[in-house]
Amino acid sequence: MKRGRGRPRKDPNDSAPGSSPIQTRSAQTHTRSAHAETSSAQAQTQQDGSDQETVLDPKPLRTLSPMFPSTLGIQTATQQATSPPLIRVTPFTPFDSDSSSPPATFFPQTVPNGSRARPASNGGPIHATPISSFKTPAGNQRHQENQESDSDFEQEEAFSTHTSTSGRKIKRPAHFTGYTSKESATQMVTRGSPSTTEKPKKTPRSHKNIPTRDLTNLLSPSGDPREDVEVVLMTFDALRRRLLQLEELQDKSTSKRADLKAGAIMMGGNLRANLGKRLGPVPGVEIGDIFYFRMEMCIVGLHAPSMGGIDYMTKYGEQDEPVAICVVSAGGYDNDENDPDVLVYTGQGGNSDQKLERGNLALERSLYRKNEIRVVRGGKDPAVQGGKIYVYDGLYRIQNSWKEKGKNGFSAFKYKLVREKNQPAGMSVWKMAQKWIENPSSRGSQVIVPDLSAGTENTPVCLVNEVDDSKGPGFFTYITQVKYARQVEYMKPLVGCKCPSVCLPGDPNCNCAQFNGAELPYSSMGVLVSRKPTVYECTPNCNCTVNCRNRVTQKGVKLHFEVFKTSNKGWGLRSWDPIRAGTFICEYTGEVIDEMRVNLNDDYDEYLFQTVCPGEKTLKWNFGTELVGESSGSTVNSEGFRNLPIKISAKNMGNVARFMNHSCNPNCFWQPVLYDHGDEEHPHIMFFAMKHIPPLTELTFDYGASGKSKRCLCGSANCRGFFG
DNA sequence: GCCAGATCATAAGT
DNA sequence: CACTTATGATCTGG
Repeated sequence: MKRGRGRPRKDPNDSAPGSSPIQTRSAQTHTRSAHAETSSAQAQTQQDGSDQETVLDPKPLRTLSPMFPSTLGIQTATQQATSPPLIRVTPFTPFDSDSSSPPATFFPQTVPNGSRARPASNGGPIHATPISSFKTPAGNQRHQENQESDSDFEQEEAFSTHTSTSGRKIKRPAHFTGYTSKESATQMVTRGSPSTTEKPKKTPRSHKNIPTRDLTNLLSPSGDPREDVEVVLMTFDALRRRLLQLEELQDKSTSKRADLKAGAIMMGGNLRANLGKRLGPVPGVEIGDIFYFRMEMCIVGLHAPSMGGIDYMTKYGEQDEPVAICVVSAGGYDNDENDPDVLVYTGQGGNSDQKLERGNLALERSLYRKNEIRVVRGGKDPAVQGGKIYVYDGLYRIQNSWKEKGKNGFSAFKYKLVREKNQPAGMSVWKMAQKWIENPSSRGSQVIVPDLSAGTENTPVCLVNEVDDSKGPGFFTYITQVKYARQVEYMKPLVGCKCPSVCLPGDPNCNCAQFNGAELPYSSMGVLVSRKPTVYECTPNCNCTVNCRNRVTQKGVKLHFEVFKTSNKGWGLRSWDPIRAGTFICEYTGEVIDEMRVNLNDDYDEYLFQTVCPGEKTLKWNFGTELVGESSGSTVNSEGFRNLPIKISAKNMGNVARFMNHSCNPNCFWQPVLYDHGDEEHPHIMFFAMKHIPPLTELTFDYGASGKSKRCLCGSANCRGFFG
């Protein structure tokens, strides 16, 4: 079984014996050849003055070593050369290395190559999933007709599906293919229950306007539970963002519960994964996954109650007794447990003495049954005041229970749950990353440079290596702004708006909103609602203040980044913060060059950004708009994709974006944004999160597939096998 | 201005 | 169908 992502593992026992050393050695070998002459990367000595952007004076790292206090435990280049090898004390490895990921020697596709940092030079076989071998589940599901009457749902007409010669289902807007949807609404993404019972659900009670129909045909069958879960979650959040945006346009102060509305549409449309309750792990949901709404856990089958904290089955197996299957710990209680593997959970009911019934009874029964119980732990979202994040923390078992008086004077049941051994780290990764944010020096001795940006970014960019003794990527100059060929002042200007204070949704007089299709592209929390050919942010000429919500990317990075050595793809990028889908990540900075120079350049530029059309999954990030019956515009399909002439080289100058590796199943995407000039052909290339991204998960994007292809090492279930 | 607590309308499942 | 649960957005008051 393949794991979708390289989530950090805490338990060293999780590794198959011998696998880590082999991978490490292999990586070392390649790294040395690639970086022998450039032993350090660095950027530093702030200078500047007149120039808008701070250009760093290139100097080798070793000249910097005195700058770092020894209390931080920094390993500098000069120390590295003579000091003993690093002792790896960090309790996790940056990549899965358990028994399901065999050593590199057995699987040539894990041999280092294909990263930006290192040219592909290995001639090993390609572990690719040919498109022609794409397995379609339609064979046994083709009989599933959409039982609903479609007539009242015009959105159905927007899409159709046909089977390509390779057998792969390809979705195209109907106006491109001419196919109608009637004959194609057959495939399902949900595979949680027998298809015979999978008839569309009854109309949701509370939302009369919500169409009841099977929407699952909007999704491609990936054949991989992980991707199914991701698609369901991405669709939910796209829908939620769009509903919120639409609600803001009608300024009547309605409920603003877009999460509930989106959830009802997903439920009503049967657009969910892992239908039906189950004990133990949930296919496609991994330990450490994060959720921002209770509804998200509902639609992937992790935790069924939309609000309640205890999920249980009324009977299970032979016995006619309830059994608890999942609990959500809101984290609001005083539980200052120091042991991250223990959870003291309070039973349900708070208005009177708790009774041993429903969830409480199920938990009590589970104490005696000793069954595994999934645990989701709530935590504070550092990005939003009062915000909450749920982290799936894996399987626990109830050890004991008791009754005690709560603060409210009523008696409550308490259940002590203990985490099963040998599980990947979940909440503990989250907690550790939070600690690093509060106190970066606690990151430990594997830090090579505490701030790769040398103070030019809003937050430090940590450089770490927990894999081998490589001391850093090749030399480059860290710049936070893209360098255009011409000065911005001489480029085509953008017209600003006259909004007082801040731009508001639904204001017909706001120029900036008009550029964006009469709506503001970001939510009130600053997340991007949907992909667009270009996002127009407010400009320096606008009347609105810096607090305007239409100024997001221009304010620079907000996340606590870490450039780290991957096990097999050179250097990579990840964040200490949990990241909500739609969040701005960073810009791709570098030198904007013209095509002539690219073609004249002999040695291939590993750090060249070009606007190559990405895969279907990235294009479909807009699905919320489809589900509310709108066209999502040209960005959603490859036919409508427009290449831009802009090319950015981050070879000599760049920022964290140059370390983002490719993935066929990425968690970030790029989006053209304009704010300081109006040159549509040379926009800023801004990266946003496609999905919710747990802390310390590598950030990747789809490089697309152009002429020069390199072997792909992303390891995702539907890897194309090549990129670039 | 920041927070904790109160209020409100709410959806899935029992 | 009625009931339970407690969310998440918003409001209120210290």
